[in-house]
Amino acid sequence: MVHRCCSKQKIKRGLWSPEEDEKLVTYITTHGHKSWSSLPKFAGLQRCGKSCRLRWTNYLRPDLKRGSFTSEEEQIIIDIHRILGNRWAQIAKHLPGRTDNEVKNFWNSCIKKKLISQGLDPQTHNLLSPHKRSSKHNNISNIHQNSNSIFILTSQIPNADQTFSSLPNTILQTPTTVFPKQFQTSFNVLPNKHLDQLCVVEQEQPQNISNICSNSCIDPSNVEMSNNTENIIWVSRVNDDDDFRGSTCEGGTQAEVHQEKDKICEKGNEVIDNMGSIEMNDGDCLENSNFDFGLLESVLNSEFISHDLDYMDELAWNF
DNA sequence: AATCGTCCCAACCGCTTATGC
DNA sequence: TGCATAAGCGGTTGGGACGAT
Repeated sequence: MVHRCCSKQKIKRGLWSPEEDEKLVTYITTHGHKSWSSLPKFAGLQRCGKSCRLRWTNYLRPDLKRGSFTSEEEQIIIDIHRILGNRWAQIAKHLPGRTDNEVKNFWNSCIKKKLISQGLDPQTHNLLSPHKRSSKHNNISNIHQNSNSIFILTSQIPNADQTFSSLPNTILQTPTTVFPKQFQTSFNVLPNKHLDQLCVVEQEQPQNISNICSNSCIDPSNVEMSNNTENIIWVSRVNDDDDFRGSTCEGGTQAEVHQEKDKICEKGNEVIDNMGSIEMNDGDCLENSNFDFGLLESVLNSEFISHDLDYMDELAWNF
């Protein structure tokens, strides 16, 4: 197909020569790129405008980061892909210096294979083998076997409503990223490497935990409830073998991001410490709770879990 | 050394969305 | 409002690099 912008020109295709690169860079640094369609003519290039634009954005732009992806970048891609799917341009926005094309290629050549080798469906991020999904005999650890982080689910965060109410219905309804609607104004999801418990705080509904264990086969001895509020449940420890992997957010250095995360984690710990907890026996305090652990399981299985609130907010608002 | 197969990535294709008139 | 054009985007392809045989 010949692009409309260059249908009347004799255009060259294929790999760019160093001379062509130089012409393009020289022209753009001098004149900018207001109109890609007319740029080749003025720059003395026998390329179509579209080809020039792609060459510039994917390869010649001075702010591009060259070289292989870091493990941190890889984790960011996986995390965002879990939420957004193949929206490479959106994903690339969270990786300064990387292009959508680069992210896409990296995904197709490396990450995809890695996930498959780990037994994960690269599209859904769920386990490939169907029998693993029988929740009746899973415990939290099994459900969460592919997650390396400790998480706190809490609604004690300002603007939590905004965060989740802004998620589009498509996300809420997509099986691969199941995020129960009941949660959208109730919870925020934060990582917490300091906690050795998964903490679920529900704001509005009194707890009715009677169905929790039966529905999700969670060991009741691993469930604790705070003694001064009816709306907190602690769930058993999840894997914390690996270091928490950071993510970036625009406008802040990695150090600042980590600092912010630590603050949030500390805040979460304080809230929990202040609330205290009481031990629960099998079927004891659970009886009066209506908290739906099936929903929790959905969240965990969907692994719709972000690495910090700013990051989540940013994602949510950027849809 | 030659051939083959695989991997990776730059570039292309074609559809969608944005913009200007 | 409707049309034409430009730009954005995701999927796909082609070919060079490289390792295995």
